[in-house]
Amino acid sequence: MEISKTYDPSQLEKKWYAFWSEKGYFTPEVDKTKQPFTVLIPPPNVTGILHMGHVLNNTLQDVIVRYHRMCGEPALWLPGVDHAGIATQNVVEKQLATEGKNRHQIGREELVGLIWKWKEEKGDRIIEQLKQLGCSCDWSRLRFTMDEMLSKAVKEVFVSLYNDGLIYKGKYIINWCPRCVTALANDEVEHADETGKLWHIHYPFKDGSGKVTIATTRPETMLGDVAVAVNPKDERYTDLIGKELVLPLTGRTIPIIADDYVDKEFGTGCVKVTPAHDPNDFEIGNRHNLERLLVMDEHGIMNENAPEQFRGMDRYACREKIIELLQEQGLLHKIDSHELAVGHCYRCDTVIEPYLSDQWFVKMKPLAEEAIKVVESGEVKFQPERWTKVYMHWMNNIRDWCISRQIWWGHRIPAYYCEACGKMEVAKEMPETCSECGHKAFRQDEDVLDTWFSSWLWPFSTMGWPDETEDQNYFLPTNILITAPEIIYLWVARMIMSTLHFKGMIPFDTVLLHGTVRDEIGRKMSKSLGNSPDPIDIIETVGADALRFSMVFSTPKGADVFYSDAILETGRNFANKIWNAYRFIMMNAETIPGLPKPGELELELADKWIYSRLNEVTAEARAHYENLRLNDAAQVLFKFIWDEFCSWYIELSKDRLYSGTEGAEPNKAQLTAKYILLDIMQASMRLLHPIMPFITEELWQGIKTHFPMPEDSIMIALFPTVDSKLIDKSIADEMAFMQESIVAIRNLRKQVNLPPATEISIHIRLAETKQQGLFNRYESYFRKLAKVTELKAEAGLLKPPASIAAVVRNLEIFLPLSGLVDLAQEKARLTKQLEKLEGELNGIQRKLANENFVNNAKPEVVEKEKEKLAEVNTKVELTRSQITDLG
RNA sequence: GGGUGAUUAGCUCAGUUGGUUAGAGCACUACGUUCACAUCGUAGGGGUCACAGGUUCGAGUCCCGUAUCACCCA
Repeated sequence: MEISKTYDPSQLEKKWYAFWSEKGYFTPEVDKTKQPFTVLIPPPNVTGILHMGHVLNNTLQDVIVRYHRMCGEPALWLPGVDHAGIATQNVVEKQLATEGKNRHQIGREELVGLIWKWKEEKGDRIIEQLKQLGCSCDWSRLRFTMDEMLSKAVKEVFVSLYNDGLIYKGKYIINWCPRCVTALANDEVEHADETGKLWHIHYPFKDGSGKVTIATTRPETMLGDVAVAVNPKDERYTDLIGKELVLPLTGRTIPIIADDYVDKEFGTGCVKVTPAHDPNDFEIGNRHNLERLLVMDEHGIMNENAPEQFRGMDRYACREKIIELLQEQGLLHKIDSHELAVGHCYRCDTVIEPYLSDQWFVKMKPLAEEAIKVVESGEVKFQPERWTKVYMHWMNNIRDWCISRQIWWGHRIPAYYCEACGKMEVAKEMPETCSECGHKAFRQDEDVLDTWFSSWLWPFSTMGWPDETEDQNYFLPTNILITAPEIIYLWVARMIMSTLHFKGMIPFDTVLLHGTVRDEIGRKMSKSLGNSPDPIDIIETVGADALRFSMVFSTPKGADVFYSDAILETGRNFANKIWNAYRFIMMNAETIPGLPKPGELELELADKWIYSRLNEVTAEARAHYENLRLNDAAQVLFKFIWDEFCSWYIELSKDRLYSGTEGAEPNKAQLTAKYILLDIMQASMRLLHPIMPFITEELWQGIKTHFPMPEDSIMIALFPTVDSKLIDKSIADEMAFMQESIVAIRNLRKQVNLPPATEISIHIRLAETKQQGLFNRYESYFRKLAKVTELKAEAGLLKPPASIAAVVRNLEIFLPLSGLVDLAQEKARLTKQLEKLEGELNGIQRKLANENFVNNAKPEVVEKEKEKLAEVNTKVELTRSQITDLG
């Protein structure tokens, strides 16, 4: 079989994904005797296309789910998408606009129909992309927040909370997007620091006795002013409280009132009060019983409450006009520049307008209480832990949640108004008869619910609630939620509240918050900046495995990732490295027929060492996967496979693989090497599978043709377990001794610029007789890895003339040179080494001379220092004598 | 204005309870295409761990302050 020289993921990934899918591996088997492992996907937006944030989020989830599945737990990764009210409606409305139509022309029913059609046609794009990434979700359980099952849960919850007095309708100032023509929740508003202006405007007294000057950042709202407020403690203005002002441009009379809210230091200390257009003013208005004068309509256009000359003007046009007129009238005092945070719609970036309207709210305080307790008690844990504070802070200052949206796509609020008497009934279905007047016609509330009002039910609505289902009994509470910190409030906290309230249990016990994917210069990746690469392009060029590995490798737990093409190379190169190790192993496995039984193996140092390392690495990898330190898992496996298995073990196996005679039966050494190569490789693939699912499956299946394994797929193969009997410290130490010696020889070669192919002889002055056996036995290692064709290792050996030297532990290694040694250069090199060693020695001696250290430090630490002292001392002495020898 | 976090090699970052003279990837230097891999190999250079104090026998790690930056909330 020909194996290509470089790894080509393109066909391979599709093939294996289809294989897993056909075999049904994504769907867990419910086994009551086993603890399941469940993860809920943070549902991507149905209009969404995969971006780097999704890649990170879903890779982490898949790694964890695959790990647990390989540990034999029934693993469910429950997938789904949300209906993204505003975003989805926008997409279809834009389409309509290209046909010159708007939603009002076609009506609610038709628009909703069009959106469903769009969803059926285009809505599974992100799902397909998640599959390309390798996500092992149970697609047979794919959910959508607008599905009948989930809609049923939404209605049930709304009615139940309403009946409990936890949902109410009221007039409030809310964040309003005049472009989307809907209310936005606080968290849907993004604040951006901007340099705006602070206009200082004179408001004259009614009695003509002068004026006060107010400062505002939004002069157009003055048309809705109903008062001017000052701080009661502000001595400048105490006398003015109660006086009346003429509101410029309107001729209306407004009073000066006193309110603690006013900051004496800000602006002039006089604040215009516009209850219908500012949340703080709304509060002031409530305290002083002021009128709420709404001067804009829902599109941000000045309405009939504004003086005639402004009606029909856009809010910004109106602002300009007002400034112009004030200037003409000499009422504009001055304009300062002013830094302020401006709220923008998170969907369309339009500047939001605080706006007075009828909205529906959820009372959050009662729900928050339990949700605070479960985090305080540690039943629900945030990782990294610092996010707990963020959660607590929000929960302790929680405000009511505005859940109504003035759009058409979403769950329509189940409130019905009697056509005759207007009586409101909240019910799952439209009532038949009005309880008040007996009339039989109702109209449903026009508003729909915030999309989060369906996602906050995600843990149980996706499992069939309010019906009793087996899934709820088996899979709830789930194990871990993996998401971004931005949605702790929006989603995580609310899921905890809803699940406690409706199911009486926590939704998950661990919340892993990961960082943001940024570009090379630290900017958040975003569509508007255009700084985000398309993950699908990446997958098509280097493969999903390389992308996944690179992301995991460079994303420490909870930290941001700085993505650049450079980090991608790590994964791509690693995939290629593994591929070639496999290629090498397979080429030999094919030419050496037969496979010994484990008992027939003839193990030598390198073999015992690699098994010892494999088991240590297995223990480490398990711990890292368990502790969600996935970058450490990636790091450990990368180093083991590349630096130990490939760089040392494979190299050392070659002598044995090539030790056979042509035509003859393979010898034991050959068979042993073959067996171990296959075995270590297959185990490595299992260890790595959660991170790089595709290539590991491909290679594992290939290995299986020579090395029988019971499972049909690596995906459901057992994750390696640790055999601690095979972890052998003395073997590790002997091997390390060989490696250090080989590295020292390579270093000597490099000192005199010997080409890698040049063969050399090496003389080693041993310090202990027991070293003799080791060096004689593994002479071949030196031949293979340092091109040493003659190795003389003896105690009391004399330094060859014209040679350069190195010290390893208590040995001296000499490389005889055919020509003259550059004495000066050699002396300089050794002196540099000596200085370093002496520095180290001093440090240790100082420590050990310090009584406080010896008395206070842990005994094992002191012991370690003593051992080090002896070691370094030997090295120092040997190096010194080598310098002396140079004369 | 309040809160949270960051500051370690040229770049991007690890460094879990304080205990080797601080590690990785990329970049860099030198040599190299012998039959797994140049998406490679071997060897190497490179850091007063932001600054200033403190606790401790011992601080990148704990505490206080300063500076710069980032994010969240108002």
